Amino acid sequence: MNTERRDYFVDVILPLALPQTYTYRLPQSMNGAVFQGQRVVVQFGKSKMYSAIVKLVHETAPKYTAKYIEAILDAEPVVVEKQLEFWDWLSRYYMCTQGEVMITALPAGLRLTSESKIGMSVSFDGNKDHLNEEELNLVEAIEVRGVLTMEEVSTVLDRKTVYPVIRKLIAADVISVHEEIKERYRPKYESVIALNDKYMSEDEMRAVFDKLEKRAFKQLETLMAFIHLSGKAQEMRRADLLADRNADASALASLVKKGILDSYDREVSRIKSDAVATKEAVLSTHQTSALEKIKEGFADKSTVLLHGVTSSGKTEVYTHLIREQLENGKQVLFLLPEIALTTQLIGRLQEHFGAAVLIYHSRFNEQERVEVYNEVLKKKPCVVIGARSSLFLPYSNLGLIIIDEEHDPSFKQQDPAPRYNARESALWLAKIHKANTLLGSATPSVESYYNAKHGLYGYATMTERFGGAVLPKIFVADVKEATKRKMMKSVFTPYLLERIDQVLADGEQVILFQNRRGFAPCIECQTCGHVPHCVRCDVSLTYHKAANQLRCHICGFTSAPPTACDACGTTDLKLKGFGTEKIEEELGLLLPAARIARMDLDTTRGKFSLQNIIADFESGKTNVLVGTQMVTKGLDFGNVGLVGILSADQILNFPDFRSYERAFQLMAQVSGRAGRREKQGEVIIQSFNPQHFIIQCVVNNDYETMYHNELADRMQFSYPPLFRLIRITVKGKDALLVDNGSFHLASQLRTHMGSRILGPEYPVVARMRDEYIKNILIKTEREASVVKIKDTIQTVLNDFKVHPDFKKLRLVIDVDPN
DNA sequence: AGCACGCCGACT
DNA sequence: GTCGGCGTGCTC
Repeated sequence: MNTERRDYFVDVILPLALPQTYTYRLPQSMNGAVFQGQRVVVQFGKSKMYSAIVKLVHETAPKYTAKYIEAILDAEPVVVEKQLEFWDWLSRYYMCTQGEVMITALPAGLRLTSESKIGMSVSFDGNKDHLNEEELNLVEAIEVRGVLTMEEVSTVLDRKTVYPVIRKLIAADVISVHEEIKERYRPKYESVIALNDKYMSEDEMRAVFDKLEKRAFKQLETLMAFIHLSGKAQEMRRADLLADRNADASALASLVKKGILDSYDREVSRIKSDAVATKEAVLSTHQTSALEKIKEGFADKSTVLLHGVTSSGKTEVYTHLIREQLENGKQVLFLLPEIALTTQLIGRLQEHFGAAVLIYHSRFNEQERVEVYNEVLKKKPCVVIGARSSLFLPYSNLGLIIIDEEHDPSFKQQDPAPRYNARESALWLAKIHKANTLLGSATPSVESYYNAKHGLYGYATMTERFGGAVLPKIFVADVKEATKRKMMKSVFTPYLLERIDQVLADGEQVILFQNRRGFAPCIECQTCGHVPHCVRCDVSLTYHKAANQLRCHICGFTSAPPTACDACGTTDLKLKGFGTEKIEEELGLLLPAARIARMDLDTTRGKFSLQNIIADFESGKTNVLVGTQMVTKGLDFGNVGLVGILSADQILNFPDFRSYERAFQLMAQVSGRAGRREKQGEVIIQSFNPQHFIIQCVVNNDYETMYHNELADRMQFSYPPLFRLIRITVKGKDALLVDNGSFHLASQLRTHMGSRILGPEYPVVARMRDEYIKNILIKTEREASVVKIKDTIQTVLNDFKVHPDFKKLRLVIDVDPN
C-alpha cells in the first residue's frame, strides 16, 4: 500500500491546562516524518501557535474538520516513550492535565508559544491622509521600528484595548499581523583558530617563519605562541590565544588574512565541565556493611531506605552505587532538595565521575537547561544531580534513583499543578525503567520508615558518624524560667549567649536557627491591641528593619512601618516576636566581636549570594551564621562548635498533622551541623516547654520513640501513612460564595464517600491574595482503590464546575498534600 | 491558559 | 456615543 497517499491524524498534548489531547491533520507532505514524542507547531484557537508534543499518530478521522499541523520541529523525538508513560501516570495520580505536566516537564526553551507581530502591509500605498491622530501615531511607530508586539502597540497608543484600531488598519491594508514562533534555544559558539592544512608540513612552516621574521615580527610572535599553546591539536580557542602576552589581535587578523591560520566558529557546550575523575571510592567498614545491606535489600525489593545519622558518610555509599551503574552503562538520577545542591557536593561527585556528572536545578537558565536535557537524550551513561524537576529529563536507561534527604518537604511541589511529590513519583519512574530507588535520610519521613518496617522497602542503617566523630551534646535552655527571673538577654537565654561567646573565643563557629525571617512578625499597639494586617491576606505584616518596611510573607505586599497606631492613633507600638534579622542585630550588640552573616530568603536572592554566604562561612571570614530552614540542609562545615535553636516552640506549634515529625526532623538536622570531625559539638535548644516530648526525642537522638508516638496519633486521627489524603481547596473573592460552594461540594462528595469527607474548614490563613479559602479533606483507607476514588471525585468536581451558582469559584486539588 | 464575544456602566 | 470592565464559552 502506498503510505504517501494516506491521511494521517495526530493527537497532540498542548502546553495548556486542558483536559484532553487535540487531533490535527497531517499534510501528506509530512507523511512518514511524524513520530510520537516529536514537537510539532500547531495553531490553537484563532491565531496562536504552540509547540505541541505528538502523543499518537493514527488514521481515525475525527467528526470535525481538523486543522493541519503547521511544521515539525524535531527530526528525532524529544520526549521518549518512557517519559510519556510517566506523564500519563503523573497526570492521573495527581489529578491534573497532561498539558500541566508538559509545562513542568519540558524546559521552557523547548516549549514555544507564538507572538503576534504587527508590521506594515507590503501592499500599503503610502497614503496616510485618511488616518486619524492615533492611527498615524501607531503607523509611524511601526515604520520606525519595523515590527511591534501587541504589548508595544498598547504602550505606543497608551491604552489597553488596541484590537479595534488594529482591525481597522488591517482592513485598510495599512498594516498586517503575523504570528511568529521562534525556537528559543540558541547554541553557543566560540571562535577557534586552527593551522591551515597547507602549512602542516615542516618545510612550508619554515618558509613562513623566514618570511615573517624579516617583515612582520609581531605576526611571527603570534604564530609561535599559537604553535606553542595549541600543541599537537593545532587548534585552539581564539580567546585563549589572545590571552597570551606574545599574541596580538591585529597580527592574528593578518595571519588569518594570509591564509596561514584559519578562524571559524565552533559550537560549544554551556554545561560541559572539564572535571576529571580522580577519586576512587574508599569505604570504611560500616559504610561497607551498609552497602551490603542495601544490595541485600535490592535483591528482592526495588526500594531501600538508608537510615544513616548525619555525617555518617552516606555520600560515599551513594558514590559506590553510582559507579556500579555507570560501569553497567546505566543512567543514574541523584535527587536532592534544591537548596542542598551546593558547590561542595557537586565538586565531590565530579571528583568521582568527572564529566559524566550533569547538574539540573532552578538556578540554571533556559539555555543551560535545554543543553542538559539534550545531553540526557543522547542515551549515554551519566549521573544527573538535580532538584525535583530533574525527574522529567529524557532518561532512556535509568538504573538507579537516589533521593537524599528523602524526608524533605520541598520534594513536594505546592504550586502550580502538577502538585507532585518527587519521592513518590520517583518510585513510579523507577518502576517504568525497572530501576532501583534508594531513599536516604538521617531522619526518615514517617511514611518511608513505615514502608520499610512493613517490608515494602528494604532497610539499611548507618549508626556511626564517619571517622569516629561523636554526636553532639544537646541541652535545652528553659526560656520560661529565664523570663521569670528576668535573665533573658534580648532573645537569648544567658546560657546560650555565654556558650556562643565561649565557642567563638575558642576559634570555632556558631549556627543559629530561627524558622522565621524578617525582624519581627508583628507590631502591636499597646493601647488598643491593634496589629497591622495585609490588605489582601489574613496575616499580620512582618517588620523588616533593614528595608524599613512591613511585608506580607504570603503575597509580598509592602507598606511603610507605622509611627502611630492606625486604629487609635497612639504611638505606643511594640514589636512582637523575632525573626532572623533581629537575632543578627541583637547578637551584634551583645557580642560586638562576632562576625555575623544571615542566610534566609532575603539575603539569598541573587544568583551567587547563597554561594558567597557559604564560602565566607567556610573560610572563617564570618563565624556566626543566623538562618532559617536553609541552614539545616546539606551544608557541611568542619568547624561548627555550637548550634542554637532559638525557639523550638514555634516549630512545634505548627497547626498541621505532620508538625511534630517536621519539628523533630528540623531540630535533628540542624543539630547534625554541630561538631564534625574529631571534636564533639554542642546544641542548645531554647524552649518554653523543655520537657516537651519531641524535644526530649531530639535530645536523646531517639527517632524510634518519635516514630511510634507519631504512628499512634496518625492511627487515631486517620492520617498518613495509615490513610491517604486528598485535599480540595475552594477559592473565591466572595466569602459567602466560598462558604456555600464548599458546603455544597462537600455534601456532594459525602453522598458518594460518606464520613471519609471532612470539612469544609477554613485553613489557618483563610484569605490569601484577596481570595477566601476553604478546604475539604478526603481521607481514604490505604487499601482502598485510589483509581476509583479519584474517578468519583473527578465526576463530582466536573459537575460542580458547571454548576451555575459556583462558576466564579476556583478549585485546587492536592493529592497527598504536605 | 488565551482570546474572542457580548453585555453593561462611565466618561471623552 | 465609545472605552473598558468582566462574565462566558471555545479551542482540534
